[in-house]
Amino acid sequence: MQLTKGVEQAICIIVILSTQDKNVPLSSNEISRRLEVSPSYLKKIIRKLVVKQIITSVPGNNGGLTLAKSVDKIKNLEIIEAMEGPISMFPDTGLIEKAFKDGEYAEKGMDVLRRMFSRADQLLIEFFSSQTVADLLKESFGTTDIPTLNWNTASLSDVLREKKGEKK
Amino acid sequence: MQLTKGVEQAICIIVILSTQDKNVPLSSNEISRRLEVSPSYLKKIIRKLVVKQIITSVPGNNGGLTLAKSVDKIKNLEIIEAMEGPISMFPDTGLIEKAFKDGEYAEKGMDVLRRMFSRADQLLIEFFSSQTVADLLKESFGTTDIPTLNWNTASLSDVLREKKGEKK
DNA sequence: TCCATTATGGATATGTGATATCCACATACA
DNA sequence: TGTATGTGGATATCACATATCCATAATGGA
Repeated sequence: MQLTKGVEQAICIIVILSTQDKNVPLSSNEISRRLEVSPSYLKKIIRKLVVKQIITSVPGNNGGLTLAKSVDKIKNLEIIEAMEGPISMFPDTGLIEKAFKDGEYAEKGMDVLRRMFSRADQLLIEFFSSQTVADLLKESFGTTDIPTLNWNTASLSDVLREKKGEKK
Repeated sequence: MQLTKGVEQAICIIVILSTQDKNVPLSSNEISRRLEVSPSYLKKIIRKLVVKQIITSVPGNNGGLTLAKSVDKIKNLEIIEAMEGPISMFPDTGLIEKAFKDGEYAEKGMDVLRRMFSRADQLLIEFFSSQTVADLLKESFGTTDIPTLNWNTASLSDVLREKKGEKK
């Protein structure tokens, strides 16, 4: 019972974008370099987040990605469901119905397990929707404003400022 | 984020055994017939439950399976962990560390996600350990004493009684 | 208009783990 | 001794996550 790697990857993408100047899109290739994941694969992850309007994409020259909303508006549940669909713990194959094939218990038997697990689903939904990405950052770093300087490579915005001859 | 089918299968096995006379072992082949799962596969599922001392197995002629304890002593968490190991939602690949490769945030960054998800794990552990198989049966059927008669085939105990010339 | 850069989305390969089956063997009882 | 059973290892199959590539469209700048 594990979340997919995709959830971890998605969160990392969002955390990286959270350090990015909103006016300067970051290319998915740059993110792929930082996370050491292949560009083509990363784009697939990103598309799921774009569809759910968690991040915004602009194609073309000087295009790229920005967060569609601030980190305190992005619920952790959103990210999980963007990657995996609705939370549903129970792999309902109808096996329990075979156990109660005949007799008065047949119809009720179908609900035994579903009921318990949908309650567990609800528990997780409440838990993950009560927190945002901002909460994660704040709890770990004491701030949601992580300077771009800490990245291992110069940020795209730095590069662009330099191209334009601006100083930081 | 789903439990494996094995959990569903394990619960069905336990529910079937709960209707069985404790003194008359039920063969895994009979369970496999009822659930329409191959005998050899079902034995593998069963072995996991035997190792965790949830069910008891007796080899040899007239051997078979019985519950190692009553259904009100079998926590649902036990079953899940017997099949899947300890509950752990987060597929920790260390990706977040690549995002925070350098700088003061590197060490703290490692904990961002782990902390949240271990709290989610704890939530599930508490939920599933607060319930037993008896609770499931009681909630759905109003009783934990489901008569063997409702099975689609005659139970092994009936067959054995007949062999011995006993009447029900 | 042309070029470079970027996202889009389909096709496809790879890998991993769940699912499933079979077989040789040990055990128990009649 | 024979039959019925569980044990445990080897292995096959399948689903799905993971990963890559390629053709295409979109965008901005020269």
